[in-house]
Amino acid sequence: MGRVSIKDIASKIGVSTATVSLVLNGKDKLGRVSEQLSKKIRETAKSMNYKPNGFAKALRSGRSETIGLVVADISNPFFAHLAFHIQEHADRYGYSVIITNTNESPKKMEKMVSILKYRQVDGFIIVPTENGSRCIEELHENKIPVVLLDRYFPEIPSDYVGVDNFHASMKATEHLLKLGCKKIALITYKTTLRHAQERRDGYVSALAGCDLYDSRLIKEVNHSTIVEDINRSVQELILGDNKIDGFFFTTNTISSIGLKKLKEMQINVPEDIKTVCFDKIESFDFSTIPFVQQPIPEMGKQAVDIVVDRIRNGNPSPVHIELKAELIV
Amino acid sequence: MGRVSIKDIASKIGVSTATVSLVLNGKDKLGRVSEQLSKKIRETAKSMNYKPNGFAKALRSGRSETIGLVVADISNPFFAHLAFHIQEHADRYGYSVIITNTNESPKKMEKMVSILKYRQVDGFIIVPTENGSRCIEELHENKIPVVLLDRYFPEIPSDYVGVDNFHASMKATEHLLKLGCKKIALITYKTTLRHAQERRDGYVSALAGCDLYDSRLIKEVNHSTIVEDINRSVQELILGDNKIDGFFFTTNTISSIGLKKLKEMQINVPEDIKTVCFDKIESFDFSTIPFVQQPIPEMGKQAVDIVVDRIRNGNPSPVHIELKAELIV
DNA sequence: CTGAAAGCGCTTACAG
DNA sequence: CTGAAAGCGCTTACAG
Repeated sequence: MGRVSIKDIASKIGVSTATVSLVLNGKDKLGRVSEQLSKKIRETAKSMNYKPNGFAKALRSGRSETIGLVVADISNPFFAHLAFHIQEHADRYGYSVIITNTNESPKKMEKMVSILKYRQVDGFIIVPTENGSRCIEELHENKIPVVLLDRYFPEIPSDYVGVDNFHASMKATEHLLKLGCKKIALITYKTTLRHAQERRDGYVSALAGCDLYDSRLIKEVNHSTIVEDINRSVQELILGDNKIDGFFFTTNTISSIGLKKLKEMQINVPEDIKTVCFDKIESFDFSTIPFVQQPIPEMGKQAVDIVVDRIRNGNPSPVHIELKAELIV
Repeated sequence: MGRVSIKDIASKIGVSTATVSLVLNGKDKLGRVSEQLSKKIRETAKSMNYKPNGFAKALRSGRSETIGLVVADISNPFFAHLAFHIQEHADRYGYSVIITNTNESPKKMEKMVSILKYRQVDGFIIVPTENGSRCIEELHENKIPVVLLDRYFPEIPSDYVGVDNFHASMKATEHLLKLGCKKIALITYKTTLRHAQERRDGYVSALAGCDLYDSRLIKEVNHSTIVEDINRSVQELILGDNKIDGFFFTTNTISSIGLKKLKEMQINVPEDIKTVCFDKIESFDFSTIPFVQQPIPEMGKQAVDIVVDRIRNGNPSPVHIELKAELIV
């Protein structure tokens, strides 16, 4: 037995494929098909175990009911959780999700977007890499729905879902101040990505407010040489003249590496030095370390809602959603 | 401008779509199409920025060049890493991967498999849930290539890629013995899944070998009530009459929760009690805790290799691959 | 209320 | 060496 098609159902009952299609797509109301026939078709389809062919549908209708998700690295817990919630939520709308990784490379991002375009995804949810704006603009030019997630390019108006990085970072830094820290170091990525700058700005604002800002306490690290860069930065900061008493790590990865280095140097947290970080690091043992908790399920939900809305209803003016992130102490 | 199709190229050059298709699929050798025309077609396709329509291709050929991946939970680092490597490797073959989650529910597994079937994936890579064998058998009956990953059902012969759980667990337990432990507890899932039993058997064998086996030291926990179950088990074991001096945790999740509980109880690891676990837990601070390291990239690669081979060359007798897992101390 | 027919973009026997 | 044509399974104007 081959696969059951709409034609098989039609010929079995003795009606046209058009009628079957109509019924099976729920377009039989509005005085189209008689209640009786409609029921018969539905029952026959079920009994024959009919499954629609997605490709034929997609080819004909131009829609694939698939969303392309582009993240930096699915094995990073932050993105893995985002992906999880995006899938769960997309599932409710009947959309599948194809997940791809960029490893923070704009080249790879272009490649993945192109693969997903080839797969005819109806829309994109993208965590863009640095220097990846061209790729996003192209999507816009082609009128393909895309919502940026976590990061955005201020120069190109797009739908975006993220958190209020500035205030979250400010709160995080203020927390260290409240604990009595006077010399708070920042370790962040060297990047032009706006969300990273916002985190930095939040830190700067908090410190500038009480005259504790010192640019020498800011260390920027490169994604490609992250371990060495962080190790060197932490070492310099700790062994230098400034008596560092606090650290703000701007991502979970930076946090993990930084804390490890501190441990290696036999610096106890939080006894010798206080720290706070952005995103949870997957370690029960540091559950005592305060961190900025992004509302991951909500971020995923919003991103899906928007992209599905764009797919179905076209592209009005883009929305820029900044959710609140909570400091968990 | 609409999308460029094979027809556009054909009419622009003045040849048939058949010829264009032949050339663009690399079937122009063997004295089919003249070198010159072939070149012209290729160049024109490129200049017109032709992208083949995947759905038309899939509809016509019956192949989607997509692999369906079914895991328990993409936000678990073990599966996230597996997914990452599966994608990277599948990409080399030109296959996309759709990832779905089951949350260890056979119901959800059936649903996901059915969604992926609807998406017409060419083959499956599945980390099956308990009681999920029926679903796998159905795939077999329908001659759809499927390779099981991490877990398998001994009663149904299928392609499978996993690790040698028995010996890995034995080694892990022996490590604790070498450290001088006499009362080693096991915390594992209450499940009929064979790989979990193998881990248990490895533990039992190691202990039985030196007459230290004591069934009261084995605690089984349920997936749905895992935190309470582990907390209770650890507490009972520690506060009971047996002077537990070692723990073997059979998964990363169990490990995390167990270690957390130990910390809560102010038991120091490894001073007061030694532990070893299966899979790495994402915590730099416990880098000192020995763990069984599964060869995740290799597992992903093998699974992809097999499923692609099955898709392309049909289904000979199934292979059962058990890779070695290393104990990292 | 229902059917005949075109067409989405491709591949693949078949004929020349 | 190349083309005309059928057909994959569906949807959707159009006609009745």
